[in-house]
Amino acid sequence: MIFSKRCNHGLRAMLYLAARDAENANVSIRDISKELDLPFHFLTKILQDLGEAGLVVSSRGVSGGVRLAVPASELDVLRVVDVLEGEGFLRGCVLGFEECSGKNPCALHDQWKAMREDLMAMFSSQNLARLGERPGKKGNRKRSAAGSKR
Amino acid sequence: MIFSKRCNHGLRAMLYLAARDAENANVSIRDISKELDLPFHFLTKILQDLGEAGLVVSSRGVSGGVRLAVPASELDVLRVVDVLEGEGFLRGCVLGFEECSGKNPCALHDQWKAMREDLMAMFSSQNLARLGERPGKKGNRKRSAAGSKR
DNA sequence: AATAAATCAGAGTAATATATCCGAATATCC
DNA sequence: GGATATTCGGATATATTACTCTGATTTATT
Repeated sequence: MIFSKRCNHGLRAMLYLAARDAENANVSIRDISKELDLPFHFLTKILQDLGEAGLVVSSRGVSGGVRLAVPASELDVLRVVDVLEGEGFLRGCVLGFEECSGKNPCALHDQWKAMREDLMAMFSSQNLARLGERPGKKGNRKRSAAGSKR
Repeated sequence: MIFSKRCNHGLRAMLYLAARDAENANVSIRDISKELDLPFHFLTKILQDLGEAGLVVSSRGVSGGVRLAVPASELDVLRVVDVLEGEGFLRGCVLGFEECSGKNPCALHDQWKAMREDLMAMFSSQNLARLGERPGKKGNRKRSAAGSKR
């Protein structure tokens, strides 16, 4: 898995919110957690972070919950990844060097630069509205079992 | 940072070994650790894993150390990443679903599939011999300071 | 044989990521 | 106003990753 659990959970939740964005209603975190089989309390924290970053808004109380802060058509995967993995995830040096630039490149600098741009383009190319239309079949939504590594 | 520390350390060490491969001599882990400013004992474990995977060979005793198990021209970044991150790192579903295939795809399946192939191609396109020729300037080899996230 | 330089193996510690628990605050409904 | 359903905030617990320590084993040199 290339992303952290945190980021995975967050992405799935955002896709789910996008799919239900048309309802224009709050979706309770409990519902998301049940539907996608994600750990409720953890998901709460993740959505709070996405809230602070301005991607979702939340309201408390009896018919409270969360919803996208902006139209799903204006959100993309990259914005979610930037919040949950940190901006250095894609933008940093692939070998982890603090200083890695054209002047002072690591061995993979040039290739990674090109690849990174492709990755960022891909992650921002399609908005959540479009992706939310095809959230995968029901059976596919379940959280994956304990992975092999990482 | 996209890779784990483990993988970063291992990649840097392998690049270093590749650069010194022509000497056809053992390189002590202590030397690698000092030269690249990587934690010695941790690096030892990492190189043991790379040894088990057949990428390096080691010998004990007074002029012992490690060296590449095959010519640097036959090794590439992908092989190192596969060992240190696990093969699922690039090959698994980008959203972390256990079952994600053409029949049962996640929302990002098709795009990720294409991207993943590019990534794998890039990481296997240039061998360590070539990359080792340009290991970055001295000041750039130092281990990066504590990162912002992850 | 003694010494020294190195990896190996396994346990131990520290830090971070992942997840849970609980009480407080807030909003809706009756 | 009381009951209920929700998020919020902070503390705690567990798992994984990152790293350290120590003692054993191996090998070269003298």
